[in-house]
Amino acid sequence: MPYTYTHPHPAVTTDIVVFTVETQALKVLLIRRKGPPHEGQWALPGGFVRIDESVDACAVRELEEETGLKGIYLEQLYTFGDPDRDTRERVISVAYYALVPLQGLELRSGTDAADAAWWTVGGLPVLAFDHGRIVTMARARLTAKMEYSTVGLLFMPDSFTLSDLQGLYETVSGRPRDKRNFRKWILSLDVVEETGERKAEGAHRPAMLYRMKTPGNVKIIK
Amino acid sequence: MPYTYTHPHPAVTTDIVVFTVETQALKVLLIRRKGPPHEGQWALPGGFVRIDESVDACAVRELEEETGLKGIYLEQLYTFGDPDRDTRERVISVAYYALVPLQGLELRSGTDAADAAWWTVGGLPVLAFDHGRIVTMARARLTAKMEYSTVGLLFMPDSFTLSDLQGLYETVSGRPRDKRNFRKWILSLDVVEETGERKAEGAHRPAMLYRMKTPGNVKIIK
DNA sequence: CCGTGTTAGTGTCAACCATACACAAACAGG
DNA sequence: CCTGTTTGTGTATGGTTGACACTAACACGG
Repeated sequence: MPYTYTHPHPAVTTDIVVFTVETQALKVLLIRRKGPPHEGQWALPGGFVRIDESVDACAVRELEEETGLKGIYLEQLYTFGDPDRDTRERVISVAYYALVPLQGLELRSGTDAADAAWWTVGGLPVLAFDHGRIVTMARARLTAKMEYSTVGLLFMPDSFTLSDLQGLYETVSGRPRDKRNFRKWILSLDVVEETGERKAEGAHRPAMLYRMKTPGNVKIIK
Repeated sequence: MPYTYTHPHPAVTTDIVVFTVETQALKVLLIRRKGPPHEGQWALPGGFVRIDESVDACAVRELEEETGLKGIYLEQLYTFGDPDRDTRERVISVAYYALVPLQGLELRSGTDAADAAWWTVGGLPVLAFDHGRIVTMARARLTAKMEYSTVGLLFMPDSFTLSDLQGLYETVSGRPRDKRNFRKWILSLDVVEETGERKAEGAHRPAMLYRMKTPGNVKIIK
């Protein structure tokens, strides 16, 4: 069933930069392309916007379809609209980025493990289309947002230690942080609270466990 | 000549929030719609993305076509993609915002004066489509950016006094500023320089004129 | 059971930055 | 030459940020 217009229309997709932090490294989810163009190359998860769904809803749906992840923090990043982004037809991509916590790492069971993988940013392969550019911009936005909001907490599992949290901030934003100053800072923001439990691991003093006061909520600082 | 696709495609437009500052007020350029839908209502300037031009280029072109303004600061704002934004067909809008200096206020000679006008933000009429939402977001972005960059300078004519500049900052970001502190601050940023000329107007001490060191350049602060 | 190694947890002081604040200088006009 | 008006300038204070070192709690091995 063909669809006909009096003027040419572009196709519109969403592409999603899914970030997580694992083993002291910021990682991005990539999918190996199964068809042309760029067959076999790594690309961002994403897909075409359906005619009756909002662009936001498309991003949510694609994220779930390709990764099985639901209820994840998702924010629009930027729209990429160069006419030759895609060789098949004119495609405009609305890019989003998502942050998933350490614990929700299970990828969609349906997908072959070889076709979806977490890559450390900084060691990325050449990506399909202009997806390299998209990742670069997403990374810049994320590091900027780490400085003036509490997005960093979204990478954390339900409960965590302040040392874990400090480690996360250091790996994502690069910058090392002083232990005492970091703790003063994060506690003064009034966004985490003690769970009352301790995490005993290894031959040393056990650490207090914390949780977000309002899970999923992002606070803008200053 | 019809254009046919195997899947339905949305139309894509750009809409532009053009800001200026005039007589102590932040203003937005609005155009009265000449055809349905929302005929006669006020709306943002903008139009459909052509199939062979980039989305950025479309914004530049529309800005020039509808206002005659060229070489203006223009930045992508956000993409609005709700399925029922437009009653005619599915339309996704990539919104931009632009800042024009006081001196370049001449609107396109072709346009009837009654059909294009500067409106003070805060006193806007009900706008067509979701353009009200777009303006709100643009305003938020602008005030935020005033705090951590030198975008404010883009509203200034080629030469200006520091008092003028302070007045501009006060009207755009609301917040009043201390005269001495403002001058210390702006001078420490190293973005303006004295022209050597003075502006004598009225029965009082003439003010030193300044200009941007690198016109059109926006510096990120801190 | 005691010593060792390892991470958790805590306060103070100095440097820097942001803010508040008042008066002389330069001009036009009467 | 007096008045009214806007320009232009420095200092002191309070708050914020950043540097810095030792004790607490535990597991393990001897």
